[in-house]
Amino acid sequence: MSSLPAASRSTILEVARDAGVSKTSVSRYLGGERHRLSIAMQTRIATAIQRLDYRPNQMARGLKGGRSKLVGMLVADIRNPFSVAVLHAIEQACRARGFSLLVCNTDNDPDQERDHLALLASYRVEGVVINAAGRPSAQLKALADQGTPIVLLDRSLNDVEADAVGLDNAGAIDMALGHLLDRGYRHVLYVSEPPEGASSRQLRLERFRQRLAQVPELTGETTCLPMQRDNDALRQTLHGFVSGGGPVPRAILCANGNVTLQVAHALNALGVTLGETGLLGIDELDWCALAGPGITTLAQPTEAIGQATVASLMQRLEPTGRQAPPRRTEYAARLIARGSTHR
Amino acid sequence: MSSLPAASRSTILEVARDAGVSKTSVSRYLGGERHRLSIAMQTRIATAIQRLDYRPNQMARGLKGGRSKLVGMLVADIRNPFSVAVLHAIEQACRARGFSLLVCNTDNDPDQERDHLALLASYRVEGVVINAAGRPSAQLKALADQGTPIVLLDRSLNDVEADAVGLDNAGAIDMALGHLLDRGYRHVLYVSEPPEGASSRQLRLERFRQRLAQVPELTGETTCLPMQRDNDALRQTLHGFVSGGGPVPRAILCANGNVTLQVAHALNALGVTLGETGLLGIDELDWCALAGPGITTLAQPTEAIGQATVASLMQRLEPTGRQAPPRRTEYAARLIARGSTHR
DNA sequence: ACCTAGGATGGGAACGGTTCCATCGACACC
DNA sequence: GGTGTCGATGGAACCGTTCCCATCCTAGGT
Repeated sequence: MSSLPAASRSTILEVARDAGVSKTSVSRYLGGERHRLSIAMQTRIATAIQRLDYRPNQMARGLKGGRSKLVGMLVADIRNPFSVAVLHAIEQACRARGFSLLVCNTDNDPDQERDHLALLASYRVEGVVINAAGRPSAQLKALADQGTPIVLLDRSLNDVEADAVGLDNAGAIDMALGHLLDRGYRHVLYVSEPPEGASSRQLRLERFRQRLAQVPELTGETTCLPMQRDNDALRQTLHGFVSGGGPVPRAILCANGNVTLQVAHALNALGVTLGETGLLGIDELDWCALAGPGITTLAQPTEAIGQATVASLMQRLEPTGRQAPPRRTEYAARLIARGSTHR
Repeated sequence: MSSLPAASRSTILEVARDAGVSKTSVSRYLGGERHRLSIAMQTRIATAIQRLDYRPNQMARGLKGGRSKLVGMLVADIRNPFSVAVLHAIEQACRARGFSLLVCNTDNDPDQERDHLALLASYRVEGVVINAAGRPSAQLKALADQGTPIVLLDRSLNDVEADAVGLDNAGAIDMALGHLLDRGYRHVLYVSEPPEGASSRQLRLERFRQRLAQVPELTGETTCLPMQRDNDALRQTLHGFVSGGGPVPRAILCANGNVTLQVAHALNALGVTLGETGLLGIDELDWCALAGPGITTLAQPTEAIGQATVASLMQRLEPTGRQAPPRRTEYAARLIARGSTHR
């Protein structure tokens, strides 16, 4: 039974004793107030820290000053490459500023969202980035009242005051339709996941309908379907669309990356030739160049979105930025033309 | 200047006062010792908690008992769909057991890995899942000595004693080569990322070479290249391989999903017909059915891997399981045959 | 009726930091 | 030379929990 006493981590007090100083001084040394300490003391503390391999306990730190150095992030779907790309940028940006990211995946489930939000609160995160699945206004309001800055990512919530960062959705739809018209397509099917609870989906859908009404040479339809794999409903809809109509060139516009994937699967199963039937997807994916003649996409600037998100958050964390009115940051999409929109 | 006093979160003491009991009792109520309290007290506490919307401060909790209820996870590459799938399963499993997951992405950078490991330690995580990029033996050893259970995911580290979970790599290579031989391919190019620092890559490569020596009707080559986009070196290698040789059917075996993606891009650029030249990739990806005639893959059981990982961790967290010898859990791959291995 | 076992409850120390405030020289200024 | 100031340092309270231990009350045994 010679179990080592599990050499528990050393504390600031042990460091202080080892260096022959008070723990206040060690705390100052660590807290970026070194200029207030004599050189001699600094070196003694540094030595002691090194010798004991001391690492401050963030839990204890968070307790007193409320500085947990934690940012919480709620992701609606961690398996969505777009979300991951943004998450990646956000994590980098947080780390660069000395924050860690507590990531929670909600699987688009409002219940999980509520739970996770409560969880983040209990870890006293200093800020929250939320890619909302539902309308967690109560929890969010509680957090906001408590003074925690919140940034809405990609999806807005109109019943909560907070900064928002995302794509210029209307602009993206315009860009997509502009490109399709350029390429000679005149009848467009817009395919989306159900837009309830995801503002960006709503905005895109709305804009699509609006343009349909505004642009005379353009006709179209919309369909909203949940996107699982082996989607019979989708296959039938697409079959109807592709085989219907006369000589007017037809194209499909996919509202996001997940839709693009499922539509590509369905079209593949139907034996549709891409290009002849146009296909354009919002969100760039790794493999879009590989499917048939390549799928034309609208890439979102994920890096910029992530950085802007963290920048917003950090600004709110400053004492000066707290009270500023909510701000929405929008980025333009970038068109990547490929064979799927070449007749 | 009518700023609300930022209704700071209520504390256990406030709840106690509101309910007219001591904080000890409230603590007991929350800590799963309700059976020790009278019914009357239980209801009073419950009411107070509800009224004040009380939520225990996990920071303070973690401080006293050392129960942070946090599990740390180091991911070598968050943008790898395989990692994300496993991460997803792990998060679910942790949550089901009342733990939260602190995810750190290391971008395959040993420096970031070291930093992040130290970070996790400072949050007093109760366990660590690590998909190692380098050989962080020092930090890992420190953690282990401190009594923190560790599980190695996908990649082992032979200089550290810990449980490991991953694919049966040798079996997967055997399965892949068996399939390729079945389909009549006789000369195989094995493409991998540089195997240094990733044991699974080493094992697969080694096994491939071994089989080459063992199986008379099989010949082959290996190449290890870093996989960025627009990979000229890769394109040239593949060009040489595809155009070289005589009538012997040739196939390419990709060591992981990332390689599959880059190889598919390169072959696409070269105008190679899949099937004629065989292609088989380890790791199933969303789009593998869509590229040309479909790419044959070996799927890893990500869900099972994630669950086994957390199961291992939780077992170590039990007082009884601490001392058990390290255990390695391996899962078999599942073949998904598609057109890329059909001549 | 007395003693006691045991259940219900509360008081207070401890966890590992941060931070306010006090102390103590040394130095400069008048 | 007194004294005000400033830099360097330490003491101790506090953050929100958990948990050990003390206290009180009631019921059961003799």
